[in-house]
Amino acid sequence: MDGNYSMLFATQPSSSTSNSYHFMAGTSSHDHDHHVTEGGHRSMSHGSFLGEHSSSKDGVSPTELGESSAGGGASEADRSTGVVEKKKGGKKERRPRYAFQTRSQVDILDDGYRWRKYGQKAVKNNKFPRSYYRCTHQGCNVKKQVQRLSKDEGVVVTTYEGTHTHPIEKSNDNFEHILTQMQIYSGIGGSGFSSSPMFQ
DNA sequence: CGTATTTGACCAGCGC
DNA sequence: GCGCTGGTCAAATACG
Repeated sequence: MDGNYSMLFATQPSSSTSNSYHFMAGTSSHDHDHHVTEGGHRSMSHGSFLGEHSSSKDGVSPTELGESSAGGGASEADRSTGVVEKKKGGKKERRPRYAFQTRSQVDILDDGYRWRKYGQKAVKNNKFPRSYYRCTHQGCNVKKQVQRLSKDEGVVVTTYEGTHTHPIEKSNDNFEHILTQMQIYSGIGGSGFSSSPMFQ
């Protein structure tokens, strides 16, 4: 009903931590059901994943996580013979993670980048599955995952991993277009929100 | 025909 | 050591 959107917004310049979890916290406004307050204490009390996962688990290659592909389904040949490259040689590269908590009915928040869905897994404590997206760009290994709160289906958590190294493909030149999109997502036609590439 | 999405299988890390 | 969970890839499929 309310066309406003709640979204966490808070960037912490603390890049010293290995697992820099930049959490954004910024509420929209007069939301009585403060599910998502800037404090966000209760919002993440669900213990889903925003709070803090257990281990760093930087399984992905710190340098190039796109070409290594030494994660799960390595090629059969690799499996049989063995891995050729090695990851995580002791180097803990920081992978900034930006968590976006948005209030929208659609999980496809168009931020101007092209994302290719590469996986979907069901999350415990959540009846809704989590979608894994990856930026379709050579060299741009930015990942994004979208999860919906089982408690509030209207709340969608988008976690961005990595940083884009290329301009947006979309023609954001057309502000009107963006506005229209925002309107569509904002409440004129439904609820939602379009995040802008403020974090390049 | 090319691209994006779907779905199952697989692997690595962690807990017990 | 085994089992669980989360995360990713890869083949097949759907869609324009």
